[in-house]
Amino acid sequence: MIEVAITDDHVIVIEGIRTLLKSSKEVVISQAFTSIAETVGGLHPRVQVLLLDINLPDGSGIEACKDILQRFPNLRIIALTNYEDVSFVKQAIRNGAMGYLLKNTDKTQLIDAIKAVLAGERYLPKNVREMLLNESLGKAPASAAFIPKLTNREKEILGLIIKEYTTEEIAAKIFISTKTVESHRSNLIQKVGVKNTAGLVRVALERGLI
Amino acid sequence: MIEVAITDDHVIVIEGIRTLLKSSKEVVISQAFTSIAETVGGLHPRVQVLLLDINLPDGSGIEACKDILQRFPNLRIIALTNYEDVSFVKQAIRNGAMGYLLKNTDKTQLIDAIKAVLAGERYLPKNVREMLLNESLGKAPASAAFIPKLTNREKEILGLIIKEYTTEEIAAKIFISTKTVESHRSNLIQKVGVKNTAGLVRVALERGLI
DNA sequence: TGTTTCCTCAGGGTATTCCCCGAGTTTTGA
DNA sequence: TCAAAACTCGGGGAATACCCTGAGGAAACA
Repeated sequence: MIEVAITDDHVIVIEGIRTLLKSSKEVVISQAFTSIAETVGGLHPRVQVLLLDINLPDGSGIEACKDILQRFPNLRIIALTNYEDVSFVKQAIRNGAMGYLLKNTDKTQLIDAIKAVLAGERYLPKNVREMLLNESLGKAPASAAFIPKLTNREKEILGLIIKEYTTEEIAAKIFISTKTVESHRSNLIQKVGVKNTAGLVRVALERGLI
Repeated sequence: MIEVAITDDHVIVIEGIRTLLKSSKEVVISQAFTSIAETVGGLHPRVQVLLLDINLPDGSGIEACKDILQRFPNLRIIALTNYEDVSFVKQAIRNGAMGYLLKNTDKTQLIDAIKAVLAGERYLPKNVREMLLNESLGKAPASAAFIPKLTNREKEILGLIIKEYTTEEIAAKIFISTKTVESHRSNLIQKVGVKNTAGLVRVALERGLI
């Protein structure tokens, strides 16, 4: 029997999960908390998996992952949240969470996730995996077409701009006049369709123009 | 019958693929090229899918994707390569490739991929998807720690900078003085450890500070 | 109840970017 | 081979970003 704890400030969620797992012969909810402080103070060492809400009254569950894991190194944490937000997932995983579930999960998925993290595997729902993949690949195939081709010189200069070179430094580095560099900068802003260097850097990184 | 073309400078690869698909009733290799120039010049408009090698004598297949797609907007490109390199995959997809296959692929996978891209879906082998996922999840745990925490106000302003707002526009938007915005900008540059807005935007996007 | 951090704002100045104009040379490609 | 595109450079000016110093009020924290 796998002992699982849950931390969520909404009692309804706790009860929901409890009900969901009531009939399970493999998993049991042995503890429930409504805040990070409670969890850190009261978690029983026998608990193997913690379902941890992200929005808690006394702080972010994501941030708390680190601290909790420091005291309970063998614990596996599954983040539990309403938000399908890529950056949340990343942060949670980076802070040591092994899984990330949405609150509309079902019994099968919940048990699968618990078993997976207990086995040392990472567990992410399929749609979350797809979101991460999309984010990682960028949405460029369509949008890239909108950006006119940059010339080699323009790409070169754009690369240096991203590396924080000023116009003067660029000119010195590639042996051309600062006026020429200014021309290229203006053309870049024009071509890419932004209004300043910040936009230039953003679009370049987002779409991998360089 | 789906008409497929292949571009690869190794005739052996071409013949291998041809043999692999010989028995297929759905897919046929109708053209084969050994360079980008040949491909661009000779590709028949009827061809629906192009298997494109990445290393070609007259340039990179990845770069060529854009040009080829400009001339054949309805074509679907599957990159074909020996390299399991995440950045290659990303670049290929960003340049419009709909799939990325390793050369040790088998018949089933090849046909699956062709059908998928033809249906407008992206096709990546499972191990490539996993690599992307790992890369996406695992990059920042160390690097994020190097950056001092930004305050809420700083994050807010950084977000607006990335959206190309000028100091004046930011001040107007959040109802504070331009001088205050300048303070925040200076502090941001200081904290993040860069020397100008370009660096600020780059680091913010790279490490997901906002 | 202090101390620190955050947020606010200012003066005054320098550096850099951005934009307008025009124009010559070189390279590319049909 | 001829036109287009790319690369080069200039003057001059307005807008924006960046730096330094200093400082008061508010909120968070111990």
